[in-house]
Amino acid sequence: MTAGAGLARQAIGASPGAPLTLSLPEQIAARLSERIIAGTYAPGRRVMEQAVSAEFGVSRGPVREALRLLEKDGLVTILPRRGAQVTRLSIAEVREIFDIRAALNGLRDRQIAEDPDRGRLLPMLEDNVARLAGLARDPGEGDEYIETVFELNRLLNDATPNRRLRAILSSLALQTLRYSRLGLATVGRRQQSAGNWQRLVKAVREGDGLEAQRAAEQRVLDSRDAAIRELEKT
Amino acid sequence: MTAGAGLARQAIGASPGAPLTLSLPEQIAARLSERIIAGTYAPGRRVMEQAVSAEFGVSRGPVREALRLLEKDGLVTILPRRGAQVTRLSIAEVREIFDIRAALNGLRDRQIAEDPDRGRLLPMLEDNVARLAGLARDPGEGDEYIETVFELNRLLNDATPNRRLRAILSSLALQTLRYSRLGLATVGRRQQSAGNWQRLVKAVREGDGLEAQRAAEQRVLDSRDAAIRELEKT
DNA sequence: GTCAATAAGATTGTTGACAATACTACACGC
DNA sequence: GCGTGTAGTATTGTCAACAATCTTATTGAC
Repeated sequence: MTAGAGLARQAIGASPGAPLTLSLPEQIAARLSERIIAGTYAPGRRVMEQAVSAEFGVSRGPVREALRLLEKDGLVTILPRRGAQVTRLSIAEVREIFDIRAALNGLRDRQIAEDPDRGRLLPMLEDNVARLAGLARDPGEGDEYIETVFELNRLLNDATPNRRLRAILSSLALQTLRYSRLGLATVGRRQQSAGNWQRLVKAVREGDGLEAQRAAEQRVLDSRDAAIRELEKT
Repeated sequence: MTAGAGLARQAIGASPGAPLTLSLPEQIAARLSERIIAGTYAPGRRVMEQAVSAEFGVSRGPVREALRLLEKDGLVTILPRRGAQVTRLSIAEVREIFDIRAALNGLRDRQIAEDPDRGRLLPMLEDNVARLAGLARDPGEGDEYIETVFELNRLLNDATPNRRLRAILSSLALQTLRYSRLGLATVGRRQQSAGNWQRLVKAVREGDGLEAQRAAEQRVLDSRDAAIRELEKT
């Protein structure tokens, strides 16, 4: 109702060769993914084509395609003849995704640590890691700690020459975002996280690829264990 | 022309909850993927909606969806307003995919080696690896060596409890299938490959997760280097 | 001869209607 | 009371036509 018809063709910029405007399905997917990530659409909630198409004032075709895009990112699950629903992950599935992220983050950060021109990246990494240490002690600052962690991940992702790795990692990180947040609720956990980041950036600075890989894996695995501990509380 | 209308709803069986019949888009995607994998559709070839829809006797809707499915597996690349074409990978992209495969195969095989009930799997692995050694010496046997390697990968994939890992690995393996084959053309390379497999299965037998991981990574990286050597010849 | 503007054709994007299937509530028999 | 069959409704799947955009061939100017 509130959104109404007429989604503007706004430019955000993406991969090369692609046009600067988001296609209609991409715009719809973007709007829906905001709600899923924010939790407005809770896991398990059905997302029905007609309702979405009515809200945005488009036909069901683009909506179908938008839902397929969200499925590709794991945000919704589509069952034949039963439509889409916001993905609900079991604890085992959360663990699986974190395990994959650990392996791939290890690859990403090892390659970055072994990159001769990582010099330009380092100051920004060190900047954010320094901020992290301060924020870890004070959980009251709301999302600032988490925002900084995201910024670090964004920096490292953008520094990865392997585009496909970047795409997979972004998708997996999105799927577990909610759970990463869940695991960063306590001061102790934040200090552990900050320590892992320090270890990682130190390895990058020194060009120690293997140590960077180990640090990255440990960081994600700690994140995994913290998230699962929270999930098992309920 | 030869295919004609009326795709039968044949059952192949897939994930739980899903119906036993393949949906129309899935059937179309399956038919197209055969051709792409077999090379009938060469990299770079455009796959136009109208042509496909005419051949299979369906409207363009299901065809569009089939192409999105193939895009998800990396078999075609879709450019906005320009349609789909069979994915053409640069050497750098081939390297990227192999690097990801190495990391994830390492994860897969480490977890398998550390699995207490890997006993039932071992005889089948050892069987195939033994066959590999004999086949490596005789490149004239056509695809039998490669078939055995695929069987080994299938066994390991099916043994992985991590479903998402399985899905990602299957997709990436499919994308590089053509190049893996390319790298297995010589006797020397096959012997190297067979040696890597022996090392891997030995580690699985002994329950040495780290060694299994290292062997798996080495196996894929050797495969990568062989493929790239072939690609750079031209 | 080369380049740019333009027009014709080809192709993808979107729409609304119809078909097929799945879900829900209710009645009926045991 | 409980399970089963059935009708009605809701929802997804497919289709054919129309709109928007891109590609290609042609023409003209320099």
